[in-house]
Amino acid sequence: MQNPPPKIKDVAHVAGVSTATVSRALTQPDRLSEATRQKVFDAIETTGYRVNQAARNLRTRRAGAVLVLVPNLGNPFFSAILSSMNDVLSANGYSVLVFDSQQPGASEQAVADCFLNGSVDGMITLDGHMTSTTAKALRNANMMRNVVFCCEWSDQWPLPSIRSNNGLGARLAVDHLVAQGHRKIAHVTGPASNILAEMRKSAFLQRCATHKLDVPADWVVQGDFSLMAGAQAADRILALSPRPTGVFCASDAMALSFIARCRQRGLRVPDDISVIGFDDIEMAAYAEPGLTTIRQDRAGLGRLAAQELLARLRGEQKTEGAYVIYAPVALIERGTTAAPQNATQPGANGRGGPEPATGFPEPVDKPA
Amino acid sequence: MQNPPPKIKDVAHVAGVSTATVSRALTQPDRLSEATRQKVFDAIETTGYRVNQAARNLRTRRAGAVLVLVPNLGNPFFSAILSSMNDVLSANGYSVLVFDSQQPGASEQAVADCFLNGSVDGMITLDGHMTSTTAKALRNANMMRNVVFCCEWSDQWPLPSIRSNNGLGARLAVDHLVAQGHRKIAHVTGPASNILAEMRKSAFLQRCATHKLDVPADWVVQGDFSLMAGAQAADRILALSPRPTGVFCASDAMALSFIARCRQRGLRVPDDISVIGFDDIEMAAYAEPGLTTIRQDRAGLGRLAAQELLARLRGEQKTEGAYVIYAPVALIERGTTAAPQNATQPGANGRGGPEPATGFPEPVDKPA
DNA sequence: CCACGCCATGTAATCGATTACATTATTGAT
DNA sequence: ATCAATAATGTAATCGATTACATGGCGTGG
Repeated sequence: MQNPPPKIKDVAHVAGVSTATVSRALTQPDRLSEATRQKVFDAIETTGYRVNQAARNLRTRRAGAVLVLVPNLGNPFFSAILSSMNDVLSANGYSVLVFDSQQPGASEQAVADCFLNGSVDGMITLDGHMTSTTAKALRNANMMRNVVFCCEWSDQWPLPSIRSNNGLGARLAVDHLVAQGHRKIAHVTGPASNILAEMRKSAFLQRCATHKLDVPADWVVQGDFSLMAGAQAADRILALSPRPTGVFCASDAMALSFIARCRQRGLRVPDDISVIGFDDIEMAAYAEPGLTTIRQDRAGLGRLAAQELLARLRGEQKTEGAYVIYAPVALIERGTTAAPQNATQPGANGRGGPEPATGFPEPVDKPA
Repeated sequence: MQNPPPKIKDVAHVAGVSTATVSRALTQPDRLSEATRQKVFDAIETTGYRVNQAARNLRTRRAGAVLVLVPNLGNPFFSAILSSMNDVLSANGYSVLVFDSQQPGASEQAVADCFLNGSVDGMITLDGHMTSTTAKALRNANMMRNVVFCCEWSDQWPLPSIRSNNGLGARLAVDHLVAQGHRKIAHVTGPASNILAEMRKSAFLQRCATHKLDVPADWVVQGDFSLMAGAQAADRILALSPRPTGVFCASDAMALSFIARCRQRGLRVPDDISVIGFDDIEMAAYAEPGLTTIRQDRAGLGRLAAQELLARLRGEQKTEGAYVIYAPVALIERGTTAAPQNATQPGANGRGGPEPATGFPEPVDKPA
């Protein structure tokens, strides 16, 4: 078995047929008679033959691989998504090539090259920013149709986008806090210019408006989804006066570090301040108290995106132009949200005496 | 640009040279005269030529890709490692193909096929269990030399292994607890038959013996690195009598959920029980209190493994057979470990009165 | 019995690069 | 000035599959 691996010619020889027949046995078995097909399969078995992918790829002009572009591979939020993508793609005979879009090096050109030199058939991008280098490469390689957005997206390109219903998620978060009696709600956003961050923020603001809540500008603090951002946001928000009683964080990572920082500064969650996150990462369920959050179906996002790409690779281009497929979101109520103290027992805030007058009316305006 | 992409022949024509010359300009520029080289590069520029990887791979019998085999892609512990591997591999012209070794489907055969059909040049495996299918494929493809273990490993194969010094890590953990006065230390292990779990556990037991600590069998509870396992372990350990005052968890995930569960049951960490983890995942620094843990250099592990594989792919097979490269570990002292209450102020345990007599001698035996 | 078409299979061109070998130009030593 | 060695480049074979086209056998309708 140390000798050169068997080629299609060897199989043909053993089976007593032509190379064309062997190739057909591999790619279109129905076109062969039962007898020859069996002969060929036997020969494949005895020789231990495996098709040479490079040769096949060269001839068929396919790569059998797709690229998954991840912004910051180190972010664990993506691992579940990557995992489910991998499941469905590899089950369909595609290899998964992973790239990190935020890698300092020449990664931008590397992505472009993947398409230009034909080493991938398509791409799922978790990064909503598509660089012009990439876009040009896609055009040149005529591969624009083989791209789908997942999680993040850009309206600039006529591509399908698999995403969570971020607006609904934000509304659920606000509604939940309001239902518990909160009227002073702050928001910690994702990174500036990130489409997810924008969606969640604008839906947050709109929903607050619907509930007739006033949201001063400095109650919306800029974050970036990261643990560090959550801690920093806590410092800013706890310094506010009047202090918000509820906080909607655009990611669970920020919510968890926000809570940790609150504790560190002597506040109790949810007693002194309620916090709700977004994502429902695994840790959310195992924190103490459990993190109330908006669940994203990460496995579903990955699966749907992979299936969508597969459909396109098969040529079933369902719809022209951009379209959206939503993955469900859901409120997961755990222990970090509760009625604000001054709502249930006004002035009972053990620390620092009664809340200063806020100047905001506090009508009871619970939505359905 | 919608027409068939330029081939080497087109470039040759534009540059007024032969295809061989163009090819040489690409692969061994030094062998050309300055003038022709420039002509060729100009022609490449004007035509927008990119080499076709499939054709190159077919001819050179290389794939330009390596496979990274991850046990459970969904586990965020691996993302930082994957990220740094990706950095160095893609900087060296290799694509990274990701597989999940615990995926239910025919992934085992899929990995084997990757080698047999020549679609990868080598592999880094984070999974210490190499299946016989995989091993046979590696032998047949004569690729056994192009494999390196990272994090986990198996002594069964003569391959390099990049790993943390798990034994040292466990000793640091024990020493730290002992230095704070703990004499009753429990351990939550990784999954059965996992080599990391075994290393940490045996080093833990040995070190405890060195310190003359008694470790009853039921103080070593079986976990599996996961959040759920940590919570379950907490239930078991808190039910112990006498109750351990310090716990060494074989992963940060388990440590964090262990702590959360302790809290949930009314115990304070570190006041009532000290907990030390292993890994130093990002969350460890942002928990409250910060998780004392043994840091693994995840980025370093990935980088070293990638570099080692690259060296092998270049044919610089430094050493015959198996050898080990250690990535450093370090004790990161944060807030979840402290002197046990009954050590500093015996009997002062606010909850449930004085600790019952343990039956264990408590000599003062602090190591250096 | 013939002609037509279909089915199973074979022959050979092809995908697009690399590279062994051949050829020509150049250099340097004697 | 001559010849060997070396450098620069070209010609064509090659990597290992797929597939267009060709071929021969067989069934069927007239």
